[in-house]
Amino acid sequence: MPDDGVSEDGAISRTVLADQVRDRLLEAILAGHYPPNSRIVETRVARELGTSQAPVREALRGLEALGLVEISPFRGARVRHPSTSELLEAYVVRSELESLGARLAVPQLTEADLAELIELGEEMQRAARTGDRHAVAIADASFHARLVHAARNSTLERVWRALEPFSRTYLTLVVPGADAQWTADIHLPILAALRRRDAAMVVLALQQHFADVSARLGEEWSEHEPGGSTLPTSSDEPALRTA
Amino acid sequence: MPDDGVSEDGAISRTVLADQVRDRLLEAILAGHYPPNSRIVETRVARELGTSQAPVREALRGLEALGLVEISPFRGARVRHPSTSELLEAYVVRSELESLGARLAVPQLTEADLAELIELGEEMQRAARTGDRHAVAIADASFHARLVHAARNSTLERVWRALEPFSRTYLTLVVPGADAQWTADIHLPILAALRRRDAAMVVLALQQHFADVSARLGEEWSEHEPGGSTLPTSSDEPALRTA
DNA sequence: GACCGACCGATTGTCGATAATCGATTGTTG
DNA sequence: CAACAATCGATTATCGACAATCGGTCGGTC
Repeated sequence: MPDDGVSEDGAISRTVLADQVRDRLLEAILAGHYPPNSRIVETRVARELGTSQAPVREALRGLEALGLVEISPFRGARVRHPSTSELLEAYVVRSELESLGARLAVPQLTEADLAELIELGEEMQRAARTGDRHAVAIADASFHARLVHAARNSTLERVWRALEPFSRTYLTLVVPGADAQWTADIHLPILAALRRRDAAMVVLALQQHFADVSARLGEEWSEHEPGGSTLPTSSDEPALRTA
Repeated sequence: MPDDGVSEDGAISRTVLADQVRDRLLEAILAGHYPPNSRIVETRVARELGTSQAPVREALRGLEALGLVEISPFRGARVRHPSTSELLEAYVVRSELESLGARLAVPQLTEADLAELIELGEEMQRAARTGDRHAVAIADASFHARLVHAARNSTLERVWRALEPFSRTYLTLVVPGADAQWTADIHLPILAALRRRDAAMVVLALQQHFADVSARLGEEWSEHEPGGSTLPTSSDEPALRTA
């Protein structure tokens, strides 16, 4: 989940204007108010939000770090419009990072960790049955975040966090057709493997999960954007094992 | 290599004060002028460099993105002082990312790519023989960067870039004892595997490489910082294989 | 003497204004 | 008519000043 201003220990600060502006812009981009490839003019946003240029500027740098906008000197910020192939690229990397996370996490998984993961899985199922896609997406994100967190590798978590909003944000935009139940169900094998504390199986299940999503993305892609060159076909070689 | 302001197409821009400040600060941190855990005061730096507060502020955000400083609201920036265990964590992640890079790169490696990698390896050897540790470090960084670049996955490259200066910077500070020849030699198996275009062997060689470096780090660690709890013992289980 | 709340200096966050740069347009020249 | 230079509006980058906030200190209270 993107930073809510509520850090892990529960302390709140959130009086920093730049962060509020960042969240507003993020919402706006997500809501499609700023279409892909459109410019975001610092001074205009500042006027609209009733602030000065400085917080907007800083907010945009934050969004750049999240990969949502692209900034070039003296030319301003544009909403990034990642191609589907770029999303697939990102997914390959995310898959790898979460696999590493799983390998590190499983051997040291506490009962509490496991319970929380299972609970999130069940929440996904409940939300799916009521057709609440938004709730499914939230639980989905929390599930993966929780898994990575359980690896207890702060660097991994940092890197993964930098990648996750990017892929998640655009996935929901690009793959609106993915129905809730499908999303929830593809997590079941992962949960089953987690229950057994079988790291290798968790990794396999994860990679299958990402392969499924990538395949779904790939369908959209071949329909709308024909003629790409080198796409990493992670679904052809699902395990990508190292030895 | 960290961005020189010279983008890939050779065009230069570099009239952005904030970037210059960022590089100055980076050098200063590297040179130990700002010791770990020390504060960096925006207004003071601004005075010293003869600029305003704004570019310094932006520079610090850039350094935060690189993981070199830590910023908290209203409390300013501190030079991060990653523990050795944190460096080991980072190395686990880096190893995984570069392994992925190798898997993606090898099947599509051009002759030019290969030649460049070999040349960098030889340059490392030349520099090692003359004992020029700085040159070895540069060639080392270029070699890994080149390898990741050859994967032609912009997301991977972005993530890796965000991780690399962090580990490299502090490695040179923490492991000054590593002699040049050793550094150069541990790349030979990687090069040999690359020549054969054997992806699996490249991955193994890479993981051996990172395991070696981690082991070296681990020695330092056990000497200076006893009593850590859960450290990812990547040297005990060098391959971290998935199945 | 320990705890608690009001000040204080130092520093960050924000503001409004100005300088620098970009892209396009216009006018000029061969 | 094509290529090029000068100019212009729009926007970013930087500046200097001000307000908000932090950590610590000092005095007061029980």
